[in-house]
Amino acid sequence: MPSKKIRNMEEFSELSGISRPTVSKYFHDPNSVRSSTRAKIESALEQFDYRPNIFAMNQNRKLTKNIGIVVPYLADPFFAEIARNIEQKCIDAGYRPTLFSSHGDPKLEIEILENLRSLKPAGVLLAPLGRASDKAGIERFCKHVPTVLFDSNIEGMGQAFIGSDNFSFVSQTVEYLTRTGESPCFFEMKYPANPNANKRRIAYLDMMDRVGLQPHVIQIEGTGWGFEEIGRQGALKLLNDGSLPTNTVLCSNDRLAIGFLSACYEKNVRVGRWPNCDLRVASHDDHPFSRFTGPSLTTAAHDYESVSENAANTLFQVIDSGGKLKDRRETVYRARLIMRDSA
Amino acid sequence: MPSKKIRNMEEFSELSGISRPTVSKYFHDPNSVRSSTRAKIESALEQFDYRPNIFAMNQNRKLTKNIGIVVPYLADPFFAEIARNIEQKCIDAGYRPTLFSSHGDPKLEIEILENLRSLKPAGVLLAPLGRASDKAGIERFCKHVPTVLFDSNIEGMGQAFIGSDNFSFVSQTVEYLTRTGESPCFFEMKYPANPNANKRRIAYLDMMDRVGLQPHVIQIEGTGWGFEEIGRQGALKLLNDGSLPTNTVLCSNDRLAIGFLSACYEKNVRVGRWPNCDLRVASHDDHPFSRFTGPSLTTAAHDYESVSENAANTLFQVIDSGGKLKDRRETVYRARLIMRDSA
DNA sequence: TATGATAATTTACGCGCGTAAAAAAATTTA
DNA sequence: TAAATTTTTTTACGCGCGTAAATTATCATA
Repeated sequence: MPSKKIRNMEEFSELSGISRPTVSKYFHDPNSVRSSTRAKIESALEQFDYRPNIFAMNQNRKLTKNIGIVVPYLADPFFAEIARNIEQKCIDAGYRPTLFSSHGDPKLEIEILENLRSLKPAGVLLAPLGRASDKAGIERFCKHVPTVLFDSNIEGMGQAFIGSDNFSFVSQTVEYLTRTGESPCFFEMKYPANPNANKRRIAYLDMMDRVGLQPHVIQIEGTGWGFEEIGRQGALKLLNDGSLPTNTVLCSNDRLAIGFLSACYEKNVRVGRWPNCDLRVASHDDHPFSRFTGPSLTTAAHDYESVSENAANTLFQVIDSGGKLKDRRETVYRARLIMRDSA
Repeated sequence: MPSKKIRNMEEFSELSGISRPTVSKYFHDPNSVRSSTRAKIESALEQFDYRPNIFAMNQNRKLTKNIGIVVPYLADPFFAEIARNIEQKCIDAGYRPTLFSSHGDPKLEIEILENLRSLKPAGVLLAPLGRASDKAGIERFCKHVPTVLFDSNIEGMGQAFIGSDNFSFVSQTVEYLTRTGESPCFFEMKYPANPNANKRRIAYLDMMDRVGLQPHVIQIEGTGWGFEEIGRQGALKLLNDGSLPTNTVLCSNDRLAIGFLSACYEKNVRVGRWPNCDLRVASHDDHPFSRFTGPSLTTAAHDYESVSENAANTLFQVIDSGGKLKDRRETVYRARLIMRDSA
């Protein structure tokens, strides 16, 4: 069991009885060698616990097995969750994922990508900051590294985009809200960090138009990624002014809604879907915390699993086909309405 | 500006007019060369945009500039935040941090550490899972790689531990609660994942003893890292049974408290520090979301900044002194009481 | 300006593995 | 069983850089 320490592939190949080039081939792709030799190598592997030197390996390989996963803001559990999903899928496919967060900073986003290049990644899964992103910088990066975007789309960038169908989020929440009470106003940031926000506003306007109702879009001040606080401040202002146009608020995303609910609590505004309540609040994303707000948040959930699976698989395809796809592919998944207590 | 592509350090050294070994030395530590040559290299660097090949670099160096940061559960924004802090400090010090999450799984924790070894890291900053951790596995790892623990201590493991003083958390919350109302019962998981929980219970018992009050420890069922849901279920049970011994609840940590508050909201139990309230709830950690709960959560805050700074600096020291410290160092920082509306 | 100390250059080798080419062996097919 | 095919082995080189040793150049000090 302890057995002497193995220094390199040379030594290991001797112990396994297989020549070094073949062993090397095995580590590149276990299926590329005859099953009998594969068995020999793997039995030796169990016996001697050798792992090829990563640095020496990647130095000469044109393509490493590294995959970069870049999310805009890891302190948002939504991204932490989806990153975990994707990470696992990469590992299962035999890649070595590394996780990065842009922390809401476009400069850092580009810096991460540039650093990533020196890791010679086989591919990158990128959830861009969105509006704030340095698009030229990202485009430059995408020229050199196979990249699949997820969560936020940037027109034409990368080999594919996988995300959620914003219209499907908003259509479901709007329909539900109008069906069960007063029509909703739309609560969002004036300058949203994320491009999905714009699509959601448009979807809201579209839906209200369809059902022939008057739309009200409320755009609040505030920049950055502290959405909860921004939502809270925006809500406090509205509640103090008494300037809410309807008794139903549809927030662009859950983090704003969490802030909104916090303000309501403070101002003693009863939120919920019951008759004795002052206000209904709904939202989009099904943030991990949205079931623990007071009241629990009615929202529309991403199809996490499909998004992460498709994003990862698409990247694998891109990699396997040499880094390029015939046409850029865009896939979006429908939302699922989650009816809780807030609306 | 565009200038021809530089293939390797050889080429770059010619362009910069400095010999390759000296350039190599520069990249290892810019201060190790004369300032005049440093200037020459750096001006060439601006002109030609060359970066040494990471893999070739790390292959031969006894010590890389890699640092691993391992947290138990990245979907917890608390860890996301502290990881970000530490990450930045590593970068500032010229290291290349890589972030990993054990996702609450001891097997994964060990797997991460073992994979980490093949990156030949200069050091590792590890927030262990705690109780569930495979201690033998971690110990084995620490023998080979300079490791500093943070957040959760495991007796004797690693070169140092930097965390928070659990007694200081509990003493402040207990003192505040007893000073302003009924004495608190202590709400925690029966089998907490994190060793800090035990220290907090002991501190609670100690404090109650000091002030001569009857302690009540409530231990709820549930395992894993879904603390909010566990806290919620535990609270629902208590509220349904009407078995709360006092009108003041001190939760072991904020995530349990978030679940607790959510249950209170659902059961129409008014939580807060005002006379018309049924219950007071306080907690520990100052979780990023604790200011947005309904009501906002009275809690005790970690000294994030000091913990991350000291943890990082300690690791740098360990690395600089060849991987070992004379004696294992334990440092804990005091908490700060954050008085909000829940108690 | 000479002196010693410090830093840069020259030369050379090695790290662990990828990979190409030619030869040999094992396997499949006829 | 021979021929055709696939796989493995042998041999050899190169990747980009770390690093050691001997030499030479540069600097600070007197």
